[in-house]
Amino acid sequence: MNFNKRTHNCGELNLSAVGETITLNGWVAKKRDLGGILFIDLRDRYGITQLKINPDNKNLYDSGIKLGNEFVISATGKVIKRESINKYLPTGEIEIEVTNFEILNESETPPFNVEEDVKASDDLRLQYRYLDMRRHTLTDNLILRNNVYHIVHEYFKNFGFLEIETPILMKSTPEGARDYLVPSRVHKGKFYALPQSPQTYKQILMVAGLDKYVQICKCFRDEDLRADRQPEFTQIDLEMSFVTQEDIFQISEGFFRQVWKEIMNIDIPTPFRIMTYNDAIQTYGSDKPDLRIKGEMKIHTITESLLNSGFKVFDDVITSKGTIAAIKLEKQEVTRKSIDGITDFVKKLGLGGIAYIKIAKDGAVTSPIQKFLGEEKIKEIISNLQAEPGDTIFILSGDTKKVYPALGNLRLKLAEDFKLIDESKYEFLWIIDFPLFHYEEEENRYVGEHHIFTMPKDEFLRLLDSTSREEIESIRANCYDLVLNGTELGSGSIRIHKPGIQKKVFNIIGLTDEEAKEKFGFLLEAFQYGAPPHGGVAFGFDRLVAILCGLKSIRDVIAFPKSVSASSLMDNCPNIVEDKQLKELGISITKS
RNA sequence: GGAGUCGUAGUUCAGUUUGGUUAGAACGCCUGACUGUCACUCAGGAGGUCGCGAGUUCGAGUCUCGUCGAUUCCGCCA
Repeated sequence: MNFNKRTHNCGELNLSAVGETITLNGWVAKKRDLGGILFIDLRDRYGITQLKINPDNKNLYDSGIKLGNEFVISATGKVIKRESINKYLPTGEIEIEVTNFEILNESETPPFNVEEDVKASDDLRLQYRYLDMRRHTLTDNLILRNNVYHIVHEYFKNFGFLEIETPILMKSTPEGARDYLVPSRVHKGKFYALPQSPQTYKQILMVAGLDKYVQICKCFRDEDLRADRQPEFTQIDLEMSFVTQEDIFQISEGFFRQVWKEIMNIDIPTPFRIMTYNDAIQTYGSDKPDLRIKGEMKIHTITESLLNSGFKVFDDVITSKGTIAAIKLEKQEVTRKSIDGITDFVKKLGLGGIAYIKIAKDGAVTSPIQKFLGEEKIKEIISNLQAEPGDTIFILSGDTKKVYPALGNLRLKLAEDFKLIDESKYEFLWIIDFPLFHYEEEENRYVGEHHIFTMPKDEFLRLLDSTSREEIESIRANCYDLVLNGTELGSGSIRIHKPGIQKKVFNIIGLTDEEAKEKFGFLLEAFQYGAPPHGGVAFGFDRLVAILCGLKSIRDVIAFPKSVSASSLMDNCPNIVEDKQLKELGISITKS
């Protein structure tokens, strides 16, 4: 098809081009027909330029008014200075006096208006994703994403990293998330799995001596979705040999420095803060604390000062080795209604209820537990938390494993309800010293807290032979999470590189030697041929880009995201397949 | 797997509390008028399986149950 090709794009023309004859290709974004004069906003990825059609040319005008939104046209004309400029448009000082145009393609009336402030619902936008992506807000996200790709390639290349592709069809492994399975035609009844991460491959690359590996890779996990979780997502995956945790931190921090410098023009301070897992839980009730909250709202453990308080609820908690802890909300109007809301909130988290101490502006103290604890204890708590008039203290008591996370959640809720989050901040934080295992009551066994290739810290190695639950759960791992503004942005560890240690870990999680050999034999075998000490980390690419775009959901930084039930609404997948295909695979569908 | 919210014109919503005449508005679409708009303006018009299926009722957009889809949270996500 022959057509007049563009000489410029729709975002670049300005006063300096006045007088030139140019051609633009693009989509009709908006038509304004004033009867004697016709204005058309022409849109492409780069911007919008106004076309003007005069009625002097009757034929041109008559065909111009027939244009509909989203028609694709090629328009040729002269760049002229506008009579009335539009200061909101980069091209707002000029317009194109059209001498001729051709329709390259017509468009049906779109199901929703393509406009920046889109009004259509999420599912409609997903169904017509190609229309949604004509909006600059979405295009800009994808452009920013592309810029981050380039920083990854460039930054890691400069440090001698090799980008190496790893297989998408791999072996299904136990542990961790549910695998997406792919049936094999050649080997009927056998299955590949899509990678949850290229974990074993990158470790094998280290054994091979490739030394520094990085990859922007797709990962797949068949678990339920959230706003920041898709069934397929992208990671920046890296691994290095002959390194310690500090080396991984350094290379990672440099990367984020460069991203923030190039994308946001912000110098983020390095090194990042480091906090142990235990501190994070006990101080913020979370292993991914948001440090942007005004006044910090740290959790204070007050179990000690409430020994023998005489208040049955607290005494019982202390007898059963539970925890009493509190947070302080500074200088906020706390109403009866908001206390009720908070009570409902903690009940949903499995706590019986919440106690509070409210200090009025005049210093008067109200608390439903004052009559049980007495004035002295209340004063002690107030001074413990350094609370002042106008503040409110919330106190939770119960099972230690519930109290801290509940207070952590309450902290986030209060921060949101009372708008205490400083959105301008970027608070990076490493969390270290995670437990290596935790006991899964339902399955009656230990499971890896991070993943099962994580090296225990040296001083805990001897406990791998222990049979005591307390000792095994006390083992700390050489692993680390990167947290940014309350989001887990990445996770990594120094890996086990000795087959003996790896076997012990497999045994603790309940894999027999035979099963370990069957599932991970190749890795154990590789470790027998001179595996170097190695470690790495993987960062959530979608989450990173979402944060840079100021978005909470990762959906709008992905060109073709899935809905919350893991469907693609545009192409209607997943879907049934031909019987013939199933037959070839030896698969029959059972009715549940 | 569990809980919440939502589903009405092409789109975004109102109407559902308390069942009752012909289901409304805005944007979009169609027709006409208009020579400096940029949310153009003005006049007129078309457009509805109230997600789907049962039930209650003389009567259901409205009440009940089921189901499908979207979305948020819990479980889950090494």
